[in-house]
Amino acid sequence: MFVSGGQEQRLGEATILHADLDSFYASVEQRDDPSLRGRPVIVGGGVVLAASYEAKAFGVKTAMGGRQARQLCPQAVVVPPRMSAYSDASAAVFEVFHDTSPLVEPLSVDEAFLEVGGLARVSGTPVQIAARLRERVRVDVGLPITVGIARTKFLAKVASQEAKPDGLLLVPPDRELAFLHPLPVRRLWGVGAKTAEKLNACGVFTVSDVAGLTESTLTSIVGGGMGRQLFALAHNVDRRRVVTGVRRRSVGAQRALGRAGNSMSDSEIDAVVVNLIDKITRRMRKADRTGRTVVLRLRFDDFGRVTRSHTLPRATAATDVVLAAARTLISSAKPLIAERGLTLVGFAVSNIDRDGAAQLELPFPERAENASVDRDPVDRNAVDFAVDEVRRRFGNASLTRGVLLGRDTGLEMPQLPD
DNA sequence: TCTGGGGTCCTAGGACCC
DNA sequence: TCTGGGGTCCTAGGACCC
Repeated sequence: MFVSGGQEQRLGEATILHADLDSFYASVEQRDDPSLRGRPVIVGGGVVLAASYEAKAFGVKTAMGGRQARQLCPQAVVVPPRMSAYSDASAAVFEVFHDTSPLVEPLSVDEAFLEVGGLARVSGTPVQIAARLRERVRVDVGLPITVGIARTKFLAKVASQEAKPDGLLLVPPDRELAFLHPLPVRRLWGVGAKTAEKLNACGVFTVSDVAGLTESTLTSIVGGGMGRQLFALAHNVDRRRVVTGVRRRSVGAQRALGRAGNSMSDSEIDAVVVNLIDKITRRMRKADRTGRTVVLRLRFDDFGRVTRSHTLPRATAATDVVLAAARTLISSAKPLIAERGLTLVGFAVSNIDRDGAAQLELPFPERAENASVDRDPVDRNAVDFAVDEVRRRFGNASLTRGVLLGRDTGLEMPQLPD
């Protein structure tokens, strides 16, 4: 693909796949219970976690209140969620993804980007690869999946939205603007209800309308960061690559308490806190992650929300350390809870794997002593700092293995000279 | 409409340091 | 009395996504 004008400039080819399972939870339910097939299915009780396409036809939507959903579609079968079945199904689908391409970027349990450029010789064109992927997910896992194919992540994602359910859609590089411009602003990444409202109020309804604005006009409507992002997307600029190995940035858990939360005693609330922190730190240890910042999330009777956070001196996954921070946070929020009524409590641990201090212990068996390097807080990579510091102090004579914060760094450290 | 349970990213002010 | 610039960290809130 070349543009005219003398110089040969590659436009790029459509090699990014966005694969997205259709009504994921509801599809798993229909797969596992044949009597649900072809019928409207709602997963979840209080709110709709997922609705089958038969239910969506009645106006049922994800995140809708359960009561409203039942009014719209009284004949729907409502089933409780079976999270472990969904995570098994997700794992099976991701196996197919990883079989399809070495470059898989997960977005959530039910969607991912796949880069399939460079697989032409082995696997064929992107459309052929996508068709085979859909077939394998259907046959091997038993679930419908939609795939969008385009030159950029954004276009691939929009393509899969347009192709749902159970579809396949390619956006050819020379048709991108024709595809993009008629779309409503809501389709732009990052535009939700609030931002769409702001844009609509300024007479901006489609991507084409957005593209007609200057960047500074856009920025004055939606703010700096968002303005630049929307300007780029509306002009079809999206340079993000498909990347693997993206680390989780926080681990959290929450519990909705309903009206019962209002009348809970301190010790009942504490039991919930202990439970949540235990769940979180267990998951962190299993994933071999530590975190430094403990965040408390509260929701009140009026559905107002607040967060409170505390950052620890060291990253940890120890239940007692995180729990102590959690208890401090919640006791500082007691007046708020008493005043506004508690309906949800949650915690998250963020600042994952970011140690706040470099504390390097070096064993020197020949001298029967340890050298210790300490700095708190550290504002760059703790290991790098520690290595530099040890080099500065002890020179670069010979190397041994260093341990940082009780964990083997796997790095060679300078050894104390004789 | 009366609301689950995960997450991500951005912004903005104040503290603090050089 | 007047008065810089740059950078990071922490905290809180908001919007958005699936």
